Amino acid sequence: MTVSRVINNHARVASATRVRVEQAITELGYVPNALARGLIQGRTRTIALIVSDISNPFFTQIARGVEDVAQRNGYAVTLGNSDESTEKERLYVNAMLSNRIDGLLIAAAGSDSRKTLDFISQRNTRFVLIDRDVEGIQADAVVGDSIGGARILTEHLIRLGHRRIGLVTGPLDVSTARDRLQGYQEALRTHSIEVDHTLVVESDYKRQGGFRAAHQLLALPSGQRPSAVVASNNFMGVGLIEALREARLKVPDDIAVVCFDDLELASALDPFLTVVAQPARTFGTVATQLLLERLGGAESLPRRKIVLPPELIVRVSCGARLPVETFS
Amino acid sequence: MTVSRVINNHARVASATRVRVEQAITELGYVPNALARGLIQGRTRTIALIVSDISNPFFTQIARGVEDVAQRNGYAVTLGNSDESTEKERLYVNAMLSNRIDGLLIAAAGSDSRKTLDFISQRNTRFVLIDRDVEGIQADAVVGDSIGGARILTEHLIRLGHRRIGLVTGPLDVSTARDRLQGYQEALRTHSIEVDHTLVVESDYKRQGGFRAAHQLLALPSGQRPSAVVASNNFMGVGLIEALREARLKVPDDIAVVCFDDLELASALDPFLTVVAQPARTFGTVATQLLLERLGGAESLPRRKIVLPPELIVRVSCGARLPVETFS
DNA sequence: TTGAAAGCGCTAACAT
DNA sequence: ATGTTAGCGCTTTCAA
Repeated sequence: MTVSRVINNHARVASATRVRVEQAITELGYVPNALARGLIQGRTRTIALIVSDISNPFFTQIARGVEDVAQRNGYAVTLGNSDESTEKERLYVNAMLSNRIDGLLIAAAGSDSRKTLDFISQRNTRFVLIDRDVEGIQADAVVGDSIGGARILTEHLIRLGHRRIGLVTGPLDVSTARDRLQGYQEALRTHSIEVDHTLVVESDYKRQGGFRAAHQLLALPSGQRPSAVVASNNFMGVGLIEALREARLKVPDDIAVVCFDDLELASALDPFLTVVAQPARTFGTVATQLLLERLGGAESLPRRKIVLPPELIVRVSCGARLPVETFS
Repeated sequence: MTVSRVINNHARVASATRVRVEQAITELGYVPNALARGLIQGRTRTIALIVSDISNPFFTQIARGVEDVAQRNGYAVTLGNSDESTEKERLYVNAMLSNRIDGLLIAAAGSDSRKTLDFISQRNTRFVLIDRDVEGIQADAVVGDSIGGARILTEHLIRLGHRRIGLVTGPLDVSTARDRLQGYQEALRTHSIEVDHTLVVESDYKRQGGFRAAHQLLALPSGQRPSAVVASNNFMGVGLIEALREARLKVPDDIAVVCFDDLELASALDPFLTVVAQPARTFGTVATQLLLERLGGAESLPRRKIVLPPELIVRVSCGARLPVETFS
């Protein structure tokens, strides 16, 4: 009991005893058992983060933001990677609930995630949606303005003179993919350009998906091919560019490409990619704050949905080639 | 007790009872308490992975490999990010030991990690070093051939005619940084090129560090500047290139840059970066296998150190500019 | 200021 | 095939 008091910095311990206990602790290499503590306290001071693609810098930035706020508040973070699979997601959620996490931040893999999320609610574990909203789920959410962002990207291309603009979307059961499609369509309509469904390809937010989508667009009769393409995320943008280059098309000279989500590293090497970036780190910090508020008693507040604004980044540092802006 | 038997698939349960229990489980949304289970069993079927930079694709690839093998063997993985700080590393290790992980995979932040690793040993928790060896630590290790890799990169430049070759190393208390320095020196000596210490800059494996190192090299009197630079990892390579471009130097035309570790995404956009890539995923899978073997009883085997071979990648897909190979 | 008793939810071992 | 007992290591509560 006295040891417990020392570990938890309770006041009522004689300083002589405290010193003796601390000595014994270092001597024996004693490490308190968080399992036992969690078992009796009913909480673990651990929150979990489930992302849909750990290899995407967008999500690792989120992870850093989460880690930061959590640590500052005495919470540990465990990270899971669903790989855009609701099945893997379910497995992670189960394991995490079993480990009695206090709360969860989740970038849901798709609309099928609803069952899983309902289950979490039923178990009375708080969670916050991050990056992706899920219909019918009453939980706080921190997302980007996908509609606005896609509109900005598309209008950027329109302003450069493009009329046949393609779109490679993510899976349409993910909210961001639907919203980006909507923003794209809105931008076209605003400028009286008809939406041509052969120019819209649904893909999977992965590099290989972007690659395949490019082939589908290139297979169109030459007059019907797009002169520019919007990719709904960074990875598909890269895949797209790879495929276009393989086809001996110069980007952006022969065909322009813009994408959602930044590609910091890549852009450092090739600064001719225009993107709509999101403040990923902030997604993480804000979502964690919301979650911690819920855990700290603000349980019955109404659902809060925070929409963070995107930013158009047109990088043209060293003019070795024609930047996309000057494309006619 | 019967519920326990159902959950753990013990044979001795009447199928009628089993069905009734399973029904109750779904009805009540029951989730077994892993804390209680871990407490009594003395193991959690959880392993931990601590990496030094979660935003580096090299480490996320490792994480995927680890996750894969762990999952296949019924283990969960928790991930920690030390950010190249032995302090954060120590905090993570403590939290993880407290949570009674069964084993640990760690890319140690530096030579100061030794105290932490000794502590883990003393607590009788198995661990495997990954990517970075630590002197005086008797644990299995899975690393790349940093000496050989650096030699290959340096010789590549020598073969292209370079004589004044710079090196931006990582922190020299990290084994990979030391080994890459050694490989660089060996290559120069083999070709009778004197090692010029003003051309070797110690940095931190981060992008900003590569950026600063570039400035240091550019500050040399013009005749003493390098005509090519080896970066000891991918992030520093990017920072280097950014700084060089800001200084209006064309890469690779004015100054060549090669680096350790792949930059898949970036290279897709700018395929003129020659790198020595390591099979990151394999680092993860192999290390996890070693760890699981130890956990599965092979406790007293002698220390195993596995060195995975690197691969020189010279990507020149679409010749819009002079590739580095033709640099004279 | 310190200690003793009880119990968190589970499972190993031993009944029945 | 099912149930009982005990105990994992901690903290809450109450007592000394």
